[in-house]
Amino acid sequence: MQMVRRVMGFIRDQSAGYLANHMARLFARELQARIKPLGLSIGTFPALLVLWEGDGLTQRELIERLDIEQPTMANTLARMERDGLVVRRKDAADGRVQRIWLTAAARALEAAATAAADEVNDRALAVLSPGERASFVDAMCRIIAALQTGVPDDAAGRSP
Amino acid sequence: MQMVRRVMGFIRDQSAGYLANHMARLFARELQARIKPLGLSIGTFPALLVLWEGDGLTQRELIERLDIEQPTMANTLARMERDGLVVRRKDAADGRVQRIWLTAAARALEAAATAAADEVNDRALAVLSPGERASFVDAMCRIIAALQTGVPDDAAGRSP
DNA sequence: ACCATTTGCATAGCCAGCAATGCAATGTTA
DNA sequence: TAACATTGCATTGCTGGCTATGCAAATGGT
Repeated sequence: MQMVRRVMGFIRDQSAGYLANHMARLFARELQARIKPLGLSIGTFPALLVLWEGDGLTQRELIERLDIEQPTMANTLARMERDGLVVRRKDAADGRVQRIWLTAAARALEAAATAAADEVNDRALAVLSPGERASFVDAMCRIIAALQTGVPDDAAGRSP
Repeated sequence: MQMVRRVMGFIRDQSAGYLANHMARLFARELQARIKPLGLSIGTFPALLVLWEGDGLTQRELIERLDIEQPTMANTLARMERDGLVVRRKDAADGRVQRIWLTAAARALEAAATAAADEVNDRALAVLSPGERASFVDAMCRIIAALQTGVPDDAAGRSP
């Protein structure tokens, strides 16, 4: 029968949403510092992870794997093309789609970049025991799944 | 004796940093949907939480409490002033500092806004048991502390 | 065959975060 | 007290996230 509403004020330092934002910013700062020497920035990282597994994907396939909105991905790909990480080529069969191909330069960065990400994760998770790490990652996965589902068209004032 | 380096590739869906970023984006999407009807956006939220506890703070005091860089806060405060949430007044004793004061409009939003944030947190954490919730929040706090400490000037190539 | 719909991507414009820099007000020190 | 250092904030310019919108290519229904 827990007291959901506290009498006085919202406790910022115990709010999951606030902590999630803060933690994500710190992860980003840390990764950015480590991949900047490689000429990479954090926004390109998720796209590269997918493309290193296999390129020639369409923009739509990328955004489905990454849960990123389409204009964000279009913008990111434009920067990646500008920076010589990918090239976009028209699909022969469908005139609408642009298939994304890694450049040799991008392929060459895989080992160093993933090593940098491993280092950041290791540094962050070092404060947890191995068991805690597993349940922490599992909890994030479950929360992500929970926040992705539902809210088909609700939750934002349905009647004027 | 765990294998820290996997033989083939980086597993995105088990990377703490990737999951933290994804989770934070989902929290933000959800909160944004709920506070948009109030005329608020997520960037102002942390500042408001601090100011609702007591205003008249300087910009520097705000950024220390929130771990936000100074130009980000200056920009956020400019939007908040534009939107009638705060006013900035020069400190009498020190000609450099601007003290931040909430408007009546901003004060009036506290209950509705914190209720919205509570709803988001409750929805996200509903997939965890009470015990899991506590350890999850604790883990985030510990990781935040770990990523904040150290790295005084290191980790990004110390010699040219 | 035609028109409407759907699909894939690009663009515009905003918010939020950052580093780098500028500058005025205050402190400090020789 | 004059020169220097520090502090507090603003500005510039970038990345990265979003919504809203536009548009061309493909698809479907009739």
